[in-house]
Amino acid sequence: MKTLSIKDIAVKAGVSITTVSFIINGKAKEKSISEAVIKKVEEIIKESGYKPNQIARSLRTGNSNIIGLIIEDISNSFFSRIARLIEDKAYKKGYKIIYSSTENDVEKAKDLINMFKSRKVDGYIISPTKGIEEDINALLADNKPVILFDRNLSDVETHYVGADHFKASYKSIESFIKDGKRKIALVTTDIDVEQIVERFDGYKQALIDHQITYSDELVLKIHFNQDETESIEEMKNLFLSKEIDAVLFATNYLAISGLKALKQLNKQIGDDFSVIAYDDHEVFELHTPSISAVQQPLEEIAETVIQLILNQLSSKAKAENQKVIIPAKLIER
Amino acid sequence: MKTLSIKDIAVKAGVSITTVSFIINGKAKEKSISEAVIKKVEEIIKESGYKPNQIARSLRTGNSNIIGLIIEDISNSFFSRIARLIEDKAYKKGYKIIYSSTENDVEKAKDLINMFKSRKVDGYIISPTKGIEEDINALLADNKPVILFDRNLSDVETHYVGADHFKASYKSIESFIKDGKRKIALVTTDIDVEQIVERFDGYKQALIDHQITYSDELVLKIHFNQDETESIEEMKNLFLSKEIDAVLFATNYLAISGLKALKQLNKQIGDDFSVIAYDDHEVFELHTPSISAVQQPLEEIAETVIQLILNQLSSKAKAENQKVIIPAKLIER
DNA sequence: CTTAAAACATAAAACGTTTTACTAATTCAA
DNA sequence: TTGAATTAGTAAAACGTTTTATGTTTTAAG
Repeated sequence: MKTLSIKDIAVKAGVSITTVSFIINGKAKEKSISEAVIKKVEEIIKESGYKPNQIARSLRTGNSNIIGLIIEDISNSFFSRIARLIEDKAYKKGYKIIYSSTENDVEKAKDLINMFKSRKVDGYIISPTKGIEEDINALLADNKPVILFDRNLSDVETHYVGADHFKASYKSIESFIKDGKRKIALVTTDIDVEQIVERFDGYKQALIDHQITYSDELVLKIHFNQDETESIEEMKNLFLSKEIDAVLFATNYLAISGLKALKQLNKQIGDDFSVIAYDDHEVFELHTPSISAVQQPLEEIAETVIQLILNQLSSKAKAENQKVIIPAKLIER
Repeated sequence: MKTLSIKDIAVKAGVSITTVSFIINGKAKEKSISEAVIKKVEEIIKESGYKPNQIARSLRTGNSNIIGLIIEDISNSFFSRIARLIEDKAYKKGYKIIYSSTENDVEKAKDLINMFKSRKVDGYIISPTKGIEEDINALLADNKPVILFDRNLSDVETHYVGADHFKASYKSIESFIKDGKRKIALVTTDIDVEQIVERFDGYKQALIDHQITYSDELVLKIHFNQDETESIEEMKNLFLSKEIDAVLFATNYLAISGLKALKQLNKQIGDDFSVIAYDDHEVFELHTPSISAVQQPLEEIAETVIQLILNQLSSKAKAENQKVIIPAKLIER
């Protein structure tokens, strides 16, 4: 059964293709098509189940009603939750989302941008890797809306939505200090992206502001994409070698590995050893004892992102670039 | 800066559009284009950064090199992990994946299928909801490859890949019984999909085979999409009202809610109260005490799914429908 | 009646490819 | 020297829409 085209509808209705097209696109009134014809055509469309070929439509109009979402890793719960929220909200406005993971691989990221570009997506939502500044700038030059989220790219002039990583990190450390901790470690990753750097800076600044000397030895940078068992070993070393009394994990997956390490060491979390994780996760709530975490306002981030991109899409005019920084919450457990 | 078209390349190279197209598509040899021309055109393409417009390509050829993946909920870790694996494997074969969540909403599922259809995706990977049998059959009639996974649809004749839910559930209950448990509860959902039914059947059969009378009162069916706090209350009731000594949770998110309920009740998991969760999750490994779980072989499922769909895509011939049932593993912790 | 304006409708170009069918030039065997 | 076969390349149709420019018919005013 061949799929129907607009032509079939036109023939069946005894009108021209143009007329059918106008009706489909709600321009019937404007183009003064008679009520009778409108009714007839609509009926035929309904009963035949005709659906316009979006590919042809895209080819002609140059847009697609699709927004491309590029994230680091869909299997990370922070991203999958955000993705779900964004998808939801976009869907309600008639936009579809297609998403794909970069795995923090610059080449793959570029590939994805190209793929989205050649599929003519209308706009881009990206949690960027370093190294794709040029590609993003090319999109902007091409007048495509781009919203960055989670991490900013300083060489790119566009909208950005993210949590206040510096402050969240700073506050976490401060809360340790209030509890009398002094040997505070940071476990972070070695990927050079802004939000990770900010978390590091927050850590450092909080120490300095409270007259605690910063020491490189208390900071463990885990290789991105490194095997988890290896990461766990490195953390065990850190936890054993120094008399650490608190540790901030800069991402949720690092915190999870850290908890595994502690479990293997049989080291209890409690009064003399505190932990805070960055990005909340079900694990932390259920853990015994439960684990404090920095909670990013996912809902709010998603909402803002969607808002910004829809604005861009509806108004041709290029709005002022906005950098929206949303406070994160420290959930003390 | 207008984006380049094949015509621009043709003009720049002083050859026809046809020639450029042949070269792009690797048909240069076959169509006897001279080495010199090939080299020249390739050079121009490279230095100009020309990328073919996939929309136009799709319109002409009727396919897209895109596989549509339809799942229940991308924020569920089972699905997001599977999605990541499938994406990965497809990517290596030159296929892109676009995915979207149905949220178990029949209308949304149909919508998605339509969207994918009008975007001319080459094949479909679907974890289906009941109620979309017709739509899937329409795809099949249209000669599109469809692979179902996680849950089968008995009214649809196509490939299926999933874990052996019946047996996994059966074994879980058996392991309880071996440990001397007799009052064994099941917490499941009320959505009527095959894999949930199988888990229920496995539970029931195991009881019967071991001369334990089945009782409706020990089975709690949680409303899908119901607020978590309410689910937790219902579970608390169950746990309090009967002298239950073991419970199997039919999905990982139910298990997580269940753990929260237990925590609120201050009920310890241990010798006199055992728990098994269906679908593993980081929470279970880290929980104190750690929680046994049925682990579906994600990697294997993803691999099989991709294998099947790629086979379908490359060979025009319709292969015999395969139902691949992969054993699941009970991780005893 | 005439005719300008309004109402209704359409033909055809364009979007950027792939592919079929064709032409022109060269080679080669007899 | 012919003409068949091979080599090298191209024109134009087709994919299914949207949209511009244009053409008819009807209405209403004078």
